[in-house]
Amino acid sequence: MSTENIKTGPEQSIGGIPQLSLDCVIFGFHDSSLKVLLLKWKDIGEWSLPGGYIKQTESVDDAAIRVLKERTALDKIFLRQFYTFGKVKRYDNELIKKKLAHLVSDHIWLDRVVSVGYYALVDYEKVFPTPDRFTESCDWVDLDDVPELLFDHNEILTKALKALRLELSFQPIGLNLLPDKFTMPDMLRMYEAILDKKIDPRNFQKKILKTGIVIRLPEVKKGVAHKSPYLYKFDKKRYTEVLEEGGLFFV
Amino acid sequence: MSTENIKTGPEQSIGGIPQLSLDCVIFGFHDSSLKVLLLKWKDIGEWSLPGGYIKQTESVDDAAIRVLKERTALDKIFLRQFYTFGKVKRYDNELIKKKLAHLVSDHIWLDRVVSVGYYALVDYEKVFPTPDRFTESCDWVDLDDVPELLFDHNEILTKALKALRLELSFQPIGLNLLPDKFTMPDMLRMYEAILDKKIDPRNFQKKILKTGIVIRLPEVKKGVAHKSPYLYKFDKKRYTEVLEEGGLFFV
DNA sequence: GCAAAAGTGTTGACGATACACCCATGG
DNA sequence: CCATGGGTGTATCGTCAACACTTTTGC
Repeated sequence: MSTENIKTGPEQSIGGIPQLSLDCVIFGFHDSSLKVLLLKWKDIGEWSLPGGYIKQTESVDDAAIRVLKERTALDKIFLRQFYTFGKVKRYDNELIKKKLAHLVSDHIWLDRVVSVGYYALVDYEKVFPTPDRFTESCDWVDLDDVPELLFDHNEILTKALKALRLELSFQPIGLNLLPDKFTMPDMLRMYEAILDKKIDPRNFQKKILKTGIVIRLPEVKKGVAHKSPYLYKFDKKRYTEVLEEGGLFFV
Repeated sequence: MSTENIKTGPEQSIGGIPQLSLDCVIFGFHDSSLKVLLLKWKDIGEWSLPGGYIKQTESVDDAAIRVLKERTALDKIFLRQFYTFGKVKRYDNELIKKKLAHLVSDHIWLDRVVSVGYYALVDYEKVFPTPDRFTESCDWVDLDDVPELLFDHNEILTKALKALRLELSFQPIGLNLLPDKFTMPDMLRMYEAILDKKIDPRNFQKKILKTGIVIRLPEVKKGVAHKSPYLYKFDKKRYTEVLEEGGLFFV
């Protein structure tokens, strides 16, 4: 069940597909670690993933785009559907009913709901996190600090991360998680954060440069302590080619 | 929309989740090529994938297992959910309404339906293809001979094949598509069929044997023309280990 | 000047590919 | 006996992993 699937009056039941929702795992990269965008529910202080219902007149993909836009104020987001959660009892309905009684009416929890899971990759710096009417804040949370979430959202998050790792070699991850200009150590640390393991910087640079997916800019990053690193940008055409030719492996 | 989602009376609307269905792409391997199990609809002679609706009391996975069992008479099928098809207009409703008017009533086609796609891998020899009440036959069709299908089932099939190829390195494909005892050329041709490219038999054998996922049996396949090939079986424990350790690549 | 991070090349091992001939069997 | 597919080894190339020191900068 997702935040926005909650119907407070009959008007919303008409607009949406019954018993179907979607949930979004929004990944960002900052400060050498992977972050997820979470919503903190009013009064109870517990967290969940952003989600929503699907209107009769929009595709499930479009619904996900709408939700993403509402929470991040971003257009043109990299979005991938990764799994549909279809268990009969996805979480403890009674517990949720109690926890959220002050916000939503009981009848919501009568029917089981199937939820389509999406993950999104966004440029951390461009996002304006925006809560909805059930939540008091919308914040980036470090992957290592994610608390117990409402509904079955820990499970969804885990599965999203697995999907991200599996597709890492074939999707333009860097292009979507990194800012337009970035340094080689930035990119290295992004891979390290996603794969949760150390990578040799010399081998990494060699490999990346050989593929030709990045272009070194004639500038360095200033204002940082220590030696100034070079800035790079992606060669989008070449990046796409490499991914199609068979991927970019860091096993 | 799927075969079994069709409601012919009000009693069925009660049992299922409205506007949600599932479709199954059942792969088998025989005669050096990949096959799909298709249903031929009564009178019109056109084909579709097997599918079904989801009961309120069963998970989507269980619904897929039920459908699979009905069409193949097999228990314990290897099954993977690969994508959920959520477009508003997945196919030409008017055309379908006309084509199937003699079998199902009009009101079925009013609502858009979202469908969860599964692919299954089965041992060709163990399957007893069984049509349902809307279809006159259930048959294996060579992947290269798949005709234009009803609904958006060509698209679903294409996407299933892509998913199969992507997951080929991490899923126990051979264990599920091949019979219990098989020859090295069988396994080679299975990979060739899935990837649609030639593989060198010497290098293939070397690689497979080195991983230890198969055990050579003290017997050969008799009754075939030419030199009798050795029979192998999978070492299931070792196979699982290898897949978890990082996969079995044939790029 | 010192602490901290950036930048860079070489070597060895392993895995992947290319390649051709003999053998066994059924017809 | 012959046609067909099965079975096998070696040499080469390229790729990946391991590894340490110098440079630059802010403080």
